Amino acid sequence: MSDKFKIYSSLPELEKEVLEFWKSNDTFQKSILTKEGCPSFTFYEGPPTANGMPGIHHVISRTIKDLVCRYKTMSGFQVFRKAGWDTQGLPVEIEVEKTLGIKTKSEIENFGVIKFNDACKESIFKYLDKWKELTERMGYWIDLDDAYATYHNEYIESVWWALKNFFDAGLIYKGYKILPFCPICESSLSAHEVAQGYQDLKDPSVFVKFKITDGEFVGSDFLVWTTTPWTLPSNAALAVNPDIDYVKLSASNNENFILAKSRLEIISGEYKIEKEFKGSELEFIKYEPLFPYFNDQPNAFFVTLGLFVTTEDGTGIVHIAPAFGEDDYQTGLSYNLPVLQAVGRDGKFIPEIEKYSGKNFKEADKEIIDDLKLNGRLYRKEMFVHSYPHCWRHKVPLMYYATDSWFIRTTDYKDKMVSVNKEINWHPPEYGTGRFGNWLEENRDWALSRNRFWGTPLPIWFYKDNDGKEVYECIGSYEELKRKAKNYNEVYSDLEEFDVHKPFIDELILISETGEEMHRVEEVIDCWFDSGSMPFAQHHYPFENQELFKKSYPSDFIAEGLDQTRGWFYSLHAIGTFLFDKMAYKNLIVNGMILDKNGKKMSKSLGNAVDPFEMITKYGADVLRFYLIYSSPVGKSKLFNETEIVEVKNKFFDTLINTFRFYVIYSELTGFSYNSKETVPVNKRSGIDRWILSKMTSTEKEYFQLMDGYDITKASRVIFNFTIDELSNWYVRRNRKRFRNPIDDADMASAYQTLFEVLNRLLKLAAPFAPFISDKIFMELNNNDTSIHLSEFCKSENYIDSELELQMNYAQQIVYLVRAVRVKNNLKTRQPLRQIIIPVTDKRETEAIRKVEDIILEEVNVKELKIIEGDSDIIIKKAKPDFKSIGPKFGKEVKKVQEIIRGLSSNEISMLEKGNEILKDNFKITMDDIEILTEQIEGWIVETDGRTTIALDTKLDDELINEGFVREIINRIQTYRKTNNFDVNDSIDITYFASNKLSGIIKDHIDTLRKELIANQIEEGNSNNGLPTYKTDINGELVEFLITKQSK
RNA sequence: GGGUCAGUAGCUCAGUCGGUUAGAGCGCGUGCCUUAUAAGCACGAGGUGGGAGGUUCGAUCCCUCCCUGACCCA
Repeated sequence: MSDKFKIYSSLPELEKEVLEFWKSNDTFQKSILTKEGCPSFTFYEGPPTANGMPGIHHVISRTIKDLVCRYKTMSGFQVFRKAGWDTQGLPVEIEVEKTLGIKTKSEIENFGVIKFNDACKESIFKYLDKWKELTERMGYWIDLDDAYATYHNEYIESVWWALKNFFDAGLIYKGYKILPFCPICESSLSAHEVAQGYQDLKDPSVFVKFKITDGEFVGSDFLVWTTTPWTLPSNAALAVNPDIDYVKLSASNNENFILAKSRLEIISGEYKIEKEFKGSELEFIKYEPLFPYFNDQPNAFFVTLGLFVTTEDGTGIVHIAPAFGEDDYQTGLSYNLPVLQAVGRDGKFIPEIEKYSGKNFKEADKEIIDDLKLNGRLYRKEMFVHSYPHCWRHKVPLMYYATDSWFIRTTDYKDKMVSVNKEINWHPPEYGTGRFGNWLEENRDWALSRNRFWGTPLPIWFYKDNDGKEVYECIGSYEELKRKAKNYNEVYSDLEEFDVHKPFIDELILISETGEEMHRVEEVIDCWFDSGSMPFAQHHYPFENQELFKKSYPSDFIAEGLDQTRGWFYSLHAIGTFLFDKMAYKNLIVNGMILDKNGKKMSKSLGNAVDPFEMITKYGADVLRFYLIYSSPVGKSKLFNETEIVEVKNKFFDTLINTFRFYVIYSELTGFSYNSKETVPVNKRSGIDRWILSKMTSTEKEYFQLMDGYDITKASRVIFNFTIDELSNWYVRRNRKRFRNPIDDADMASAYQTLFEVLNRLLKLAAPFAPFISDKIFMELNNNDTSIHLSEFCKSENYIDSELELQMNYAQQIVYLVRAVRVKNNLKTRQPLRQIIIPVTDKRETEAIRKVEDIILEEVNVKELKIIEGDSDIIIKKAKPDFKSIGPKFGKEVKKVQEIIRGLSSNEISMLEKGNEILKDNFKITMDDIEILTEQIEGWIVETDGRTTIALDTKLDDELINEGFVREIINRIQTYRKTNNFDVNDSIDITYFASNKLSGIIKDHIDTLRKELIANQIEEGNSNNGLPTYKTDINGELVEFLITKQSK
């Protein structure tokens, strides 16, 4: 064997070789350029947030992207693949804060925004290198040299253009958003930050009385529960659930309360229920505010309705402070309530709230409760401990706080988003209808702005009109910016080039259309808007590349992880639907999260994170890629397990390589080389050749169907199974002799050509999944250096011969059954047997089996195959009910009919077969109702798998026994040759020392033995001359062999 | 707290548009085949199909509730 197989023992090494080949031959570029003029398939790269190291979960989505693009390329499409990087936003800032040791916004300002943003830019590049390394090494073909990056000026200009479109449509407005807010940072925190800061906190829980001032309930109090007394001075309304039952009751001390009926347990002492009603009846009832500070508010201090109100704790009546809670704020919006803020951004009560002015919000709790008690407004007070979010930097409790924020009114075109979504092909589909669909149905306006530094500046400038009202203008291009700016040259004179980021942009003063000076609002935008703009911003549309963009929107395909549902999938959809009235992507594959092998989330702190570089170094990218797609459906969470990677390698990859190795070894040995001009026509090839070609074609057909339906896991399993079961374990194994010792040249050519063609076609199917090894083998096999990724799939179906596939199916089934009988009767396969009997129901079956008779007999080592068609005395038939037929027909009587059918005698079944029906106990049973089985044959050992039955003649005679001995001897000596590393073609001399019986058998079969063992001489010996012999026991007979290799 | 998905053998997964006897692989035990294979085959052990109800002649599959896990949102 030549040395060229050495490389196959280390796939990671082999892959590096292939990488080099791709690089020096520009294979990737060629795969696109050679498709000029072909239909295009558009792919969008979801830009990874370049603020951290790539993880194993990135490998799965990038594998999906890559394999679909390679598949489409090989299907005849031109597939451009532009890389992209998400480079702005809070994640980047946090990473930089960590390295700089900075914690607050004011610290950043002191440090200098210019320097800070520079640091952000640098930090991106630090990680980009790692990303590029992974991308290349894993075989993800994407154009890294022409990548878009969201911080580029051109990119941002396109984003501005989009924002201006929204602005001009009146969909951008300034409002409030309730966010977890740290009073020391004076900044809202991201969900990620909040999640790491939960701590137990002991808080008061108070029941407060609100005095009713109008309607039939005057003289009663609403009983209200809250755990944040400090929000009570900011109270604007109360809320009840319209569907819940409430009661009015009279208690001791002449007090009357209203609360939810199911919360009566909180009332201490005697009480009497006076009236019962639904919450909806309380709407708009007015009450007296607890504190005097906002008394003059015109539209406040009444009862509202809200489905979020529950009766799990409290009183079923909640206090609403729109500035300090999400539900509260939403209620405020629908009832047009004022946003009262008794507490400022610094967490302290504002001066207007004289009594508590300057006090920290949490510390004021106690005083507020004392005052309520003093004023007779407190019903009861308790303390309780709960988990409450704290600032992870400052360890202080957060407040949910209404913050000024810019919004996009996405709710304005929600219906459009919903209907457009229905046109999108989600894989798996339930994420599209469920998770994403529901999210769209409950759409809220997009909170667009962030009070941060490293991001796309919100291009809105304003001045104040005579009434002090802010008037806004949105800038949609740099040309417009320059034109309207008063001091453009001054601001940018010191800079080598234009930089649209803070702080420079904030220094620009613009002149409004009315001639006023305008300043920019200070916010930057949500980086999800950046990435959602990539369809046009990556091409600097509409400022450039108009045609290119129009051709590439919408994309045919995207793929990302499940966590992007409300991230990128949404931002693409929300922006695309509005700007272009169309979906942004037609097909997408969503992959589930990767968990550790115990189903736990991977994280650095738990130490269970998998390093993708390590996995690739260890197993190679192909194996890792294949494993990630193959082992479980990509949409589900995947439990990452290395033992399964090994399994994929051992079974699929080793088998594939070995099949190829087999081809090479024996074609070299027999001197065969493939020549497409001299192939044997398929119809002249042997049955089993035509069978594997048919099977190959059926497999391709299934594969194309699955791939076109984006069912990549099933497609990978189809390749896997074909390779092992059909090609290696059946075709190659069954045909070894034809390759090794061909009957004639034509047969040899037929076999080699078939294997050559099947390998080529199989490699193509595998190429998108395992691009390295498939390319390597492909080029070696074809003895050239044309990459497999520049080839196209073979789409011809004329090889399919379903009759042939059916026949082979019979053969395989019968073989398995005979083996089962052998095992059960302790008859090893090397012992030849006389006869198999197979009962069949019709001629067609007989003919099918006859065609594969030789294969069956050879596989199971039996001399003869007898088929019994139709009736015979020795066959005993059984009938099995077919419930699909008798179920609807007999309904409740099914059980009786079932028993009748099972009890039918062999004779009755024959009658039924002839007459097509039989009447028994008044039930008319037809052929459709039963399945006929042969479970017994008189006097024979029988095995059945339900459809097929075989009977095996297990009687042995001397002839059979002797032949068994011969096969044993062959087996022993071949094993000896193998373990002693004899070459396949080495011829040997054998001297044996055996009993008379064995010696006789050897002599009788000396020709067979010579041929099978490539033995020159086989002689009985007298003395071994002290040489080492191979001693073995064959069925109880001791024998010694002296085996010597003949010198060549 | 809400939404989505999932729960099938020790582990990883199939399957079933409702048909009575639920399948593979890995692992375990016993054999077998084989000079291409770290592969393959057979047999065996291993399952109250997360739990409880309901619909039905019949439920792993459909419905309701509950439990557990993952993700997203609050």
